[in-house]
Amino acid sequence: MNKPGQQVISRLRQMILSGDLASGQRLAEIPTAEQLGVSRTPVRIAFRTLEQEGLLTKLSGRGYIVRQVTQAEISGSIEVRGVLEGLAARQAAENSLSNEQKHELLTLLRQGDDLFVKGSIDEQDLALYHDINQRFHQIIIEASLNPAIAEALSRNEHLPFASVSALAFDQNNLAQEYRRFNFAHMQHHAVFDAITNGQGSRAEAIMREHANATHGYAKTFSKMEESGEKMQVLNNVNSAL
Amino acid sequence: MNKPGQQVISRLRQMILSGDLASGQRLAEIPTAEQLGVSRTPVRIAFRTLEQEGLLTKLSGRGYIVRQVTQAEISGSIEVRGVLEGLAARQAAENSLSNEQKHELLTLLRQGDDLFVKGSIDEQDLALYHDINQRFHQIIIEASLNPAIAEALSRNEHLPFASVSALAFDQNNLAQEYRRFNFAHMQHHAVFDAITNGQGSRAEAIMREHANATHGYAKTFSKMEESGEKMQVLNNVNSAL
DNA sequence: TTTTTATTTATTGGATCCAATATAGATGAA
DNA sequence: TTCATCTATATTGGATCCAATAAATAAAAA
Repeated sequence: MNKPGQQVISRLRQMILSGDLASGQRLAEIPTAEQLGVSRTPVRIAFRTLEQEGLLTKLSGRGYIVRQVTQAEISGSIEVRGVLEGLAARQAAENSLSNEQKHELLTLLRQGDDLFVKGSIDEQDLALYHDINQRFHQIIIEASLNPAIAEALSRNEHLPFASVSALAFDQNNLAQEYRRFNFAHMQHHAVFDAITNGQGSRAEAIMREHANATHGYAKTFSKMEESGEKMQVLNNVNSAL
Repeated sequence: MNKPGQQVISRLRQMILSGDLASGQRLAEIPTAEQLGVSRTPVRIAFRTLEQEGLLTKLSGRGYIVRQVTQAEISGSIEVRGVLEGLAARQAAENSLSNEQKHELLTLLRQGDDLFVKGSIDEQDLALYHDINQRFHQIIIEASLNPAIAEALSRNEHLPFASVSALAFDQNNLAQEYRRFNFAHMQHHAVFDAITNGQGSRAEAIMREHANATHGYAKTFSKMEESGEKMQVLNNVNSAL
């Protein structure tokens, strides 16, 4: 099913998002093609695609570099995510959820409850909650019945910083992360409550606030990148925490 | 300055946005390349670029078609534009405008005032107001100091329906259009007032409402497209009316 | 020593060839 | 007549060649 050309794009995207290709690193067509074992053609297309996704920056005549982002850009991107996911929550409330959607969201909320009754959190819990979180947001975006939201998010979603800010966590401070994730889970409950009660404005406000909760990580991420450190990252996500 | 490859993309984009290539029309690489007088390579890249911009839809094994959009998609896209431009207005208010920005916005508002004291409108006025409007929105987006907003908008902005809905007007009902544009102009005044007074929330609310004013055109556009008609279009714009 | 200019080199962009693939049409059997 | 299968054709995807271009470097003049 997977076409080789798409694989080149995916592989490069993965290498960027995972940090294997550091921010600012230069990429030329010929060495990249040799490294991936393909010709220049698919690499050329991949570079252009990734440039459009905002992962690469073109240097005229000297190939591409992995896009470098400032802390201000990270924060701005989080704000954009906030209004888009807020709109999704509003429209989901206005359209009402299907029974299946309502049921799956309830199941996800219950799984989260089980996680947080323990009073502490480890890396495995984080990975699990990451999946729960991702699915929770995905359902609401789908329930908005507005494909333009997903389209607009898909741009942000691929940005390395957005990805990182959404799923990064400080493994040296699990107690703090427990509080953060627990609070996020309570916000999920509140969003669900607002949506199922048809309170579009309230759902929008809570969801926007929820997305903005990752702002602190923009700062942390920038600092770590300056010092060459890498944040702990679970994998790629498509939604704010 | 213009590279030939970029020209192929621009030309195709223009043909789509102007309606020369009708919605749903099929495009293959070889005929398109011959028609444009280039080889398949730049056309291939252009097709992929335009697909990512949302202008083309890929048919596996049979090339591309000019993307077809439903009325619901148009409305959804207007909502997305609304929250993004609303966010821009809020952040512009929070950051405060530069003196240059404030001055240019005032000049634009005054030009609009001059237009609407006449009490009626013709096509030339519409073209002029279109430019004023576009620049007005552009300045606010710049003043937000949030490049992610422009990035997110640039996706929507290229969609044929978004473009049409933003700048279309009914040339058979100029009296109605006069009222609509006049009201939009008053909203511009209100947005400017809120921004310069540092009222971020108010600026956001007005701007969002302002963007949503184009909703009626989604319906009109869909109807006209069904019947094969083309709406009167000034040229491409990058902002809501 | 500094600045300008010329030359080399690295790198992308376009054209074309060949291979892979999917669709459409034709042919045959039920 | 209808369905399945096979074949032919249209079309994209990848590889490679050549040309254009921009950057880096070397050389020469001020």
